[in-house]
Amino acid sequence: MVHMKLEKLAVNIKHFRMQNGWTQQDLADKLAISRSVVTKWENRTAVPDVASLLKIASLFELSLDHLTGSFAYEQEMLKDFQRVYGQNKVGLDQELYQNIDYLRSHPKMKEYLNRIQALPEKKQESIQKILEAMLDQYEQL
Amino acid sequence: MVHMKLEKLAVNIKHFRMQNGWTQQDLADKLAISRSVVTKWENRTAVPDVASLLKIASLFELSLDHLTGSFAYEQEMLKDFQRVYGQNKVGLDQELYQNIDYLRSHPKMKEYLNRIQALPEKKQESIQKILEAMLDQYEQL
DNA sequence: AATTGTTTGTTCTTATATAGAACATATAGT
DNA sequence: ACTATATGTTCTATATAAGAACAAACAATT
Repeated sequence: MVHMKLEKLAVNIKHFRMQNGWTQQDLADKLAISRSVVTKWENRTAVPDVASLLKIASLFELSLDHLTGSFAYEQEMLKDFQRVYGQNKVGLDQELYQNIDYLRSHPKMKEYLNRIQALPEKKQESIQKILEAMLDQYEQL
Repeated sequence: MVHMKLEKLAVNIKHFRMQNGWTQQDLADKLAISRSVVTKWENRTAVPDVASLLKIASLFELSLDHLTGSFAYEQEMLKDFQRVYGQNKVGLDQELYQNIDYLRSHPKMKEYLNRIQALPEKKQESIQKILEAMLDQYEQL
């Protein structure tokens, strides 16, 4: 089974590949592997081994942490964030940072969150219930 | 086959394990794997898969780049700071800041967001669609 | 709209490399 | 020297990734 944290790797490989204007074939060629493997990496039906991971990061000129989406310097950024937003010194945890990053990269979700915020508390609660049910189901599949 | 660049990984695993005063067994337990695997990692007769790599880094509280000895990350970090904070003076827009506040005061929503993040992109999209439909409706009432 | 070419996704098989267990060898403390 | 603890090695089975061939989108051109 694929580790939770590997979720972002697949997305990132695809993202950076496309950002470079490469096809899966292009990337496969550069890595000297077959194209279908790249497809699988991107669709989370396979996970590259560490050696490939290093090559990919090198090709994209990325740190491993960027490539995998596990930002080593989260804490540093968190500190900086706290410095900038002095009013909120406490309570910013690591998880929250991930939320921030997620919202930044998923503007739609950000929009929905905003709209939820704007709703009255009761409606929010009912949305939460539905969300929970949905998630329970999706996580099963 | 072991990639050249993986040389340091083995050494580092051992180094940080010992720095923590852990035996191979300790580390194996924490990773829920057998001890002999750790031995092999450290002696370069095997290479951990990416999921394990992430776990190890997390256990040692290290960046992947540190763990693997590929320190390209300072440059990346700089880039990222510019990306996040360079856009305007404060970097994170006010809206996002409100989102953060909201998530902090609504831990359930935060939880759901985390769980959504963990889902594959396609499922996320389908959740988004449902969310959108729901919001459209709730906002009417 | 049909056709071609391109890109991406899937299925199946094979091969390989890892995990784990058992065994073997250190290393340390008494 | 003798345990106990820690590490290293060998062997086998298994899991999983790689590749090939096939299939399906998708785009562009006529």
